[in-house]
Amino acid sequence: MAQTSDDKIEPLSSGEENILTLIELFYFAYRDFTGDGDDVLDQYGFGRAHHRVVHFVHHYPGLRVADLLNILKITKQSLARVLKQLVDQDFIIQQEGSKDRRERLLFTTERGNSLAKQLSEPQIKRFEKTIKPLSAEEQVTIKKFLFSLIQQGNRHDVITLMAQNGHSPTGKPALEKPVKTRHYAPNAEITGK
Amino acid sequence: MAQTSDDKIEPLSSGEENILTLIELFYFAYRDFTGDGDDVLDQYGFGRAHHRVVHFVHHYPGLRVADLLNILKITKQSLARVLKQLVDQDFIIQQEGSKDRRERLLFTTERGNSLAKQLSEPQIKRFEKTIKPLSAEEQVTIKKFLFSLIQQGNRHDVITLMAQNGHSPTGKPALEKPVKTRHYAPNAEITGK
DNA sequence: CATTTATGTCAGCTATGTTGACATATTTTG
DNA sequence: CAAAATATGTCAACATAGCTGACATAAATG
Repeated sequence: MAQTSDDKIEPLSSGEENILTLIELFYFAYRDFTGDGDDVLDQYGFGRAHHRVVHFVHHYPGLRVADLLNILKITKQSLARVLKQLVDQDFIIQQEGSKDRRERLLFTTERGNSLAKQLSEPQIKRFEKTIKPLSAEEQVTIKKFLFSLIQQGNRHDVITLMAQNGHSPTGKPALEKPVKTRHYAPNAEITGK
Repeated sequence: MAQTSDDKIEPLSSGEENILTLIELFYFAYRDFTGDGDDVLDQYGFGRAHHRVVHFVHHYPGLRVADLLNILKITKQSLARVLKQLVDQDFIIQQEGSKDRRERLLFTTERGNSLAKQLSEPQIKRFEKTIKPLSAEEQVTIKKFLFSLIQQGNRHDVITLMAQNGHSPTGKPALEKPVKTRHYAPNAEITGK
């Protein structure tokens, strides 16, 4: 008999079964989390791809196209379609880089800001409900947990990105004084699929 | 000046900015996590949709089609295409329900088991690396965190599903003695998109 | 027996990803 | 300065995985 009739609390007893539980919870959590913006998106005739683009451009103004590609890990073509719609419909504007005039720095317009806020609202609420009851230590545990799930080779990019807003996903001090509206390390790492 | 030059540890100091950091870490973590199976999938000519189906059928043998639809929150048509390929290529078999002969209970074949194991291996490793260094309390924190991100109306389904394998995502004892190879509550809740 | 349920299926559409090739402007380098 | 590298944009074609709505069958249920 593998288990007694009342296995009580069973706080992650052992092995792969518990990991599988976490993996599935992770899947279910993300499944529901990503649905949060859908009502708003429908009103604008946009999809989740637009959500992601608007989110990152809004939160990291001045992002370059290459940065976005590295964040989303999709191809230029795939981004181009979505980005074009957002630019054409005046949610995002592109501005020539002042140091490097090949660059097209991305910024949200007023409309874009409004959309970004509408989209993030339900997601922020979802996380607030989850996070607020927790102690500071528990919150750090979660931050560490999420960060350590990120692919080794991508962690530096995430750190560098977040440093732009003066944040640090590791708990260590942010790398530098944030230089608002500047892009992050151009260490374009080619990743598959 | 909003912040001093060295904000040191800044353990989720306040407000929405920290929530946004968590949200983005969640996104990056899931982005990399879902890529884990891709190499194996490519070898079989399958996609991530196949991965999800094989995973859940393997972990919850005897799942009904309706259960799978409720887990994945996709339409019958969308599942049908993927499921048909898996059945035709002998990764999954369908078995008439003994109590209710309308049901088609789903099981993985030997091939299906093998594929499921290959697919879960890198994901389990990713989670093991993340989880193993943590204390039991921290692990529980993470379980609670993920569970509470799940939509209220879906939590019961998740509990009922996991109870089949004698697990409980909440830490409370699993609902019932698991009755292997049986489906869970048919409380089909219609959700959008 | 009438209704509901579980499943399957037809036809067509949409969103978002892919590849490979190529063009332009600009910066960097030898 | 000329050549090479870089950042971006774009063309064409295609693949995957979602969606809708309608309809069919078999079995269970009232």
